[in-house]
Amino acid sequence: MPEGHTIHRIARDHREHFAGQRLVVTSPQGRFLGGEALSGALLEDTEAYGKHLLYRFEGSRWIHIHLGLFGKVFTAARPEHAPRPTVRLRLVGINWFSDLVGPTRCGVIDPLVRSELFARLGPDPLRADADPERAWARISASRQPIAALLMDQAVVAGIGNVYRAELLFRARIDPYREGREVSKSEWDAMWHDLRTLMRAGVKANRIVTTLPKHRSRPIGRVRPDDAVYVYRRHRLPCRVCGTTVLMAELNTRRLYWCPSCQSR
DNA sequence: GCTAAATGTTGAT
DNA sequence: TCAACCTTTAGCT
Repeated sequence: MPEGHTIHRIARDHREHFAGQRLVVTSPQGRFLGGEALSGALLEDTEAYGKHLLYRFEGSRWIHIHLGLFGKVFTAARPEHAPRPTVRLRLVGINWFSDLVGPTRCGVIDPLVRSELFARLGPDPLRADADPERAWARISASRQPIAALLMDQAVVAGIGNVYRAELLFRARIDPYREGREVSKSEWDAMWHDLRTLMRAGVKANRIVTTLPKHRSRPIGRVRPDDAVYVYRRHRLPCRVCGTTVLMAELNTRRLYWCPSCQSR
């Protein structure tokens, strides 16, 4: 489930449950044994930037995690149960523990690596320090399709395949429109909408994009689990106009859009 | 029990 | 452009 909202939610929860504590750090799976050197160290704070999750320990050492496509974090109140064999990292605090499974990245980094990492990420709509003009500079100068630009973490950090499809639908922009054909006012509106959607995602801990917005009105009955407009809804009727939702592959990822609602 | 697919990224060809 | 990596689950047989 990992788009930016998931990572920010984990960072927030883990700050609450673990920050200020000395943690027991283990790797039941055995593939993060280096991390066990941090066991007993004080966790000072947690941080999310795009889809990257960081734990800052005393001594300027960070655990850096990227969930990739399948990674998951389970957090629960102690006492902890025996870990599944695939648990890469287990953190145990005073009252809570957490298991990390299936990450694409889990390592210990220093301040230099952290700053290099952040330097290659675009603005993150969930961070207070985000500057949407940086993204606009890239988009407005590019002949790439806007759908490709939005998935590029160097342009905007934290968007994944669901938010991309849904953001473009709500903006009524065809995914193949070139970046330089997107107007400044369209980008400003998209950024604003993205912040709204992703903040709602952190709060609900899931992606819901069928929120009311002046231009979109649901048609027919909306079942309770109908949380999105177009993502994975190809061959089904568009919720707004009834036209069949399309699907295509772009840069190895699936793209979903309504050819009537979204214009070139 | 097997296969495909999934909200992702990196590194080699 | 392609393969590799990481794990779980749904949907077959």
